[in-house]
Amino acid sequence: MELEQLLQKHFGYSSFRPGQKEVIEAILEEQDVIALLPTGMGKSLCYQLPAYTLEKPVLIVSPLLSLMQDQVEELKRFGEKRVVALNSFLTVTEKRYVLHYLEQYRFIFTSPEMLLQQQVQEKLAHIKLGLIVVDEAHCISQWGFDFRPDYLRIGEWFSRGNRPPILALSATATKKVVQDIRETLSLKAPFEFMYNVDRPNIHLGRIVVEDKADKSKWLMQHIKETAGPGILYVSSRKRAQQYSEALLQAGIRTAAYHAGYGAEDRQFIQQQFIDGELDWIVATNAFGMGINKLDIRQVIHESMPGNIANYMQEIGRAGRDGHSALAILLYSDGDEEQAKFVVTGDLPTPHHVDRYQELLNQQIQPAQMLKNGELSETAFRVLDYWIQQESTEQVKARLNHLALEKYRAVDEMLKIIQTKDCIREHLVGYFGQKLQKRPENCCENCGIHYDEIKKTRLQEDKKMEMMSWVSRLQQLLMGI
DNA sequence: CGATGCTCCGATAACGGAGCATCGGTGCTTTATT
Repeated sequence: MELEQLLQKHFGYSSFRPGQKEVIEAILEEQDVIALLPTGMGKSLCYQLPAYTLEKPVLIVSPLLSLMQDQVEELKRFGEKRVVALNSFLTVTEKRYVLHYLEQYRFIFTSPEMLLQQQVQEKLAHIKLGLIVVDEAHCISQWGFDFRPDYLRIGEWFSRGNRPPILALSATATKKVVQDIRETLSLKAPFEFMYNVDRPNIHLGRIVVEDKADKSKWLMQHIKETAGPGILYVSSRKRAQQYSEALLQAGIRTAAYHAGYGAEDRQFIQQQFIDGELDWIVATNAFGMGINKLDIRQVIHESMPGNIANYMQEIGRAGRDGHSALAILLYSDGDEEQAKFVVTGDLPTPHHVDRYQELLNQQIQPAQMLKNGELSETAFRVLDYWIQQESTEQVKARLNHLALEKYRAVDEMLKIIQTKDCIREHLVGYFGQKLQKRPENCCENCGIHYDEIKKTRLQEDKKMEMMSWVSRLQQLLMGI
């Protein structure tokens, strides 16, 4: 059957979006693929469709439990029953059942951590998979080295023996991120599809102020005067709370979002935002992955992100409907120092490395260090991973190198902020692409007519309100 | 690094401020206690 017919049959679409067909054809020719497609451009179809011709299970490695649940639900909506999320939401009994019948599923979603469990590995050794998908593959680079080392371990596992083709999916990836993906997963001459990273409808603002107090003054006024929905990214949980309280008091429908909340609260807040019951979310970088809200009009950074890849991911959540959207980054002198501290604050130190080795030598469980509160759980896991790989001296050198790399990434971000040339051109260039054309209201340096944008946006907003009024009335009248 | 919070001091009551301490982002899994 032709691919187009399959598309029609299983998903009801009549034609492919840019990139989808090329990616799918490469997969069916058993080629590894790195596909960088903006969210909302049908990334998931790139593996969903092949699943129906392969007749072997497709394994999807996903970074977040909530993301897995969403994908499973989506597939079930399309009528697919042979789909499962193999993760810690399952009870012991359910898990045993799922593992026992694993090859019966068409789609198996799982986390890197679960994938590496021995019982899962043993089962997978006896199954022929049709395709392995690494969803949100930038997580390998973003998290693997110093946060979730299992992202590196899945790479080691893939490099052993026979394996089906691998499809790495992400919305945006810098040259370095792509290289990390390629190397970590040991991809063999992958077909790389890279959609244009530029988002011409997002105006790139940058406001330089004196200090924190000025930031807060500017922000409060700006948010009061302009329309949402919007995301305000801040650098700490505490600040998220403070801003959301201040905005609430100013009569703006706002909620804070960060990893300090439980999964249920986070789900609830996210849903309220998506449903239009909240105008602003004040969040740490915990917010955003997997949310697909089309009409986000603004993304504001109260302080700079740790690297350009994150910045791009975060502003990329604005204006997915194609309408004009505003990304504003606030900067005051010295912000980069705080950013540098945050991105390296949780790395193990040379002292930790020595202590770990010392305890090993004395045949004491190094996990002892956790009980004493000598280092965080994250730092311990990272240390634990690296020390199994190489000598203590190598680990020290590696951690040092990692910190320097992270400093450099902050400096690269700073350059984007401080440039006097076109910000968009710099940004796009960082992803190895050439800017085709500078749009209207391109960036702070090319010139943004803020007043105009504010005016038109507010008018649009009123129009929308009128619309919903009219349709509401109609509904009421129809009801009678 | 820098913002914020806490303690303590003087001096005879309350409270401002110096000085020191603490904290700062991302998520999976799973186990032993309440």
